[in-house]
Amino acid sequence: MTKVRVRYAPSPTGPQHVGGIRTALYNYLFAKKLGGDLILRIEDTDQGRFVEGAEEYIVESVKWCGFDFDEGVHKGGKFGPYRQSDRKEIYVKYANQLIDEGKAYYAFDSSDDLNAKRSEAEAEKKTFKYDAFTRGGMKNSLVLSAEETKALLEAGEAYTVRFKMEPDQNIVVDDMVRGNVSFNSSELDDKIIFKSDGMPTYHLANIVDDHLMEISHVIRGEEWLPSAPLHVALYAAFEWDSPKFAHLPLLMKPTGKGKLSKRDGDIGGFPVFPLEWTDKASGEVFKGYKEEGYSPEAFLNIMAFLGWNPGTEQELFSLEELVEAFDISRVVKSGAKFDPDKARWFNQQYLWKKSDAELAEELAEELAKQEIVNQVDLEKVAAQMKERVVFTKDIIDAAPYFFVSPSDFDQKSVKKKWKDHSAELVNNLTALFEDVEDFTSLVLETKFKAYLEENELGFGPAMIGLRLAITGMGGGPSLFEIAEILGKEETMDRLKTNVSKIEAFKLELAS
RNA sequence: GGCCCGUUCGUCUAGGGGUUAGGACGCCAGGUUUUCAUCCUGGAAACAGGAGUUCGAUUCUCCUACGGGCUACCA
Repeated sequence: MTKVRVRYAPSPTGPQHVGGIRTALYNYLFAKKLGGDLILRIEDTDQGRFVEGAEEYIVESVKWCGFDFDEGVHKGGKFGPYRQSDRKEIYVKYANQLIDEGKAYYAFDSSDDLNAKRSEAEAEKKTFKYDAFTRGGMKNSLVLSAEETKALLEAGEAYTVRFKMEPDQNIVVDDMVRGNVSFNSSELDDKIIFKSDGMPTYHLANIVDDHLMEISHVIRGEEWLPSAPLHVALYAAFEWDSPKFAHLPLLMKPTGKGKLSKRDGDIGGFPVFPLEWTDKASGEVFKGYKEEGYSPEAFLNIMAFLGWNPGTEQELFSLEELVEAFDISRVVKSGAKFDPDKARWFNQQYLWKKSDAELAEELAEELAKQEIVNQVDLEKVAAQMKERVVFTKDIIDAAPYFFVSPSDFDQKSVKKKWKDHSAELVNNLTALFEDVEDFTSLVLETKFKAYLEENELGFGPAMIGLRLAITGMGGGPSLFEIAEILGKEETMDRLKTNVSKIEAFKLELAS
């Protein structure tokens, strides 16, 4: 069996959205599962749409996800160059071969001519198609004499090269996820394979490169399925073996209709890009999963499961496990809508797998970013908070009291739980804690419980007052743990100063 | 319009001629918990519709509907 070689071949027209990343991922998984290579090829044959930085963005995104290409524009390889704009002469050669063999022809029709034909057809509620039935009425080398054609060419007349699609043929695309898909070639038109600007179109460049780069399998989005018969016909015209195809289901907008597109930038509160991207022209910033706080492992897992599943109940997969489990025949056929809730759940699963030290490091970075001064043991904070957050940065919002004394207090709790005797109770407990030398969760809790028992008081009601005074909030991790993390000085300080604030707030609420 | 692809809980999906149609997310209820979260238990929730084939169709076939893609000198 020949070596498995697959490629991811994006067009550098902007940042790759999640659909593109998923395509790259599936290519990678497919290749690695079979011991093959993944190639990155840049399809920049449309010079007008080239966007600065798009190429680098792809490489960076994939690297962030934790994998890489084996060959490509960023690292070279035996089959280079890997940028189509650097391969111009190659395409000219192959286009000429097809012309010489009578399988393609020069077309001199101007855009205006073509548009006129189209509107003419439209008036009759038809669609103009440049094909076996109409090409005879157009201005091309099939109609013109050899001398006329030569004269036009020598005069520098603009021309394109069209592939001569033979009618009445059944073209079958053997697709690894969809099975055989057949097309009647009479439905197809004579596609332009070489543009008047001296560049090939996608179709020519794509199959020439796939052949020259010895690509064994073409795994791409479903939007390419309609042009697959053209590609099959092109391979046949060159008498080359066609690679095997797999057309992946599209990723759909989570709300509304249609496939996910770059313009969706940040639809329904979730990003469609792996990494943040700033559009240089408009200055518009598109959010990225990385910047939103997703871990690469979670993101990768999410991508893998949009359109594929292992057939078991396991949902959490590392990259290595994905390689092991991946099977292209298990790719689903229908388009998938992205579920932000499920994405959050995935991230949470990976967050829980992280050690407290790891989380503490991330938390420190986040605090620095937000310019928050920290004086506590972040590992302990992470240990207490990890089960209540989805993203590391959530810890700061969920428990600001670890970093700053509360300035306001949870209205609902104060209203419902702060009673007339609460202030006195908290003050008594404050006095009690004043004597504690070894200010640990265990000691504090023991003291607290003993006090309650002595005075025949309930655990809950007493606790809420303390919690309000120390954290300002109605919920959170064990209060004694919080006190230990904060330390005696800070805890006592809050207990002493915040009771009167709560009292004042309570009064304010009553009026 | 034409061609092509698709359609199982709200979402991602498993399954496949005879199943109580399974799981996950989310949602709801109960339990645990000082609170919140976690955790545990339970619950609601789906085979687009119609014909046909068959003893039997969610599964196979056809039609319809709906969704999607393509229909450029864009990829």
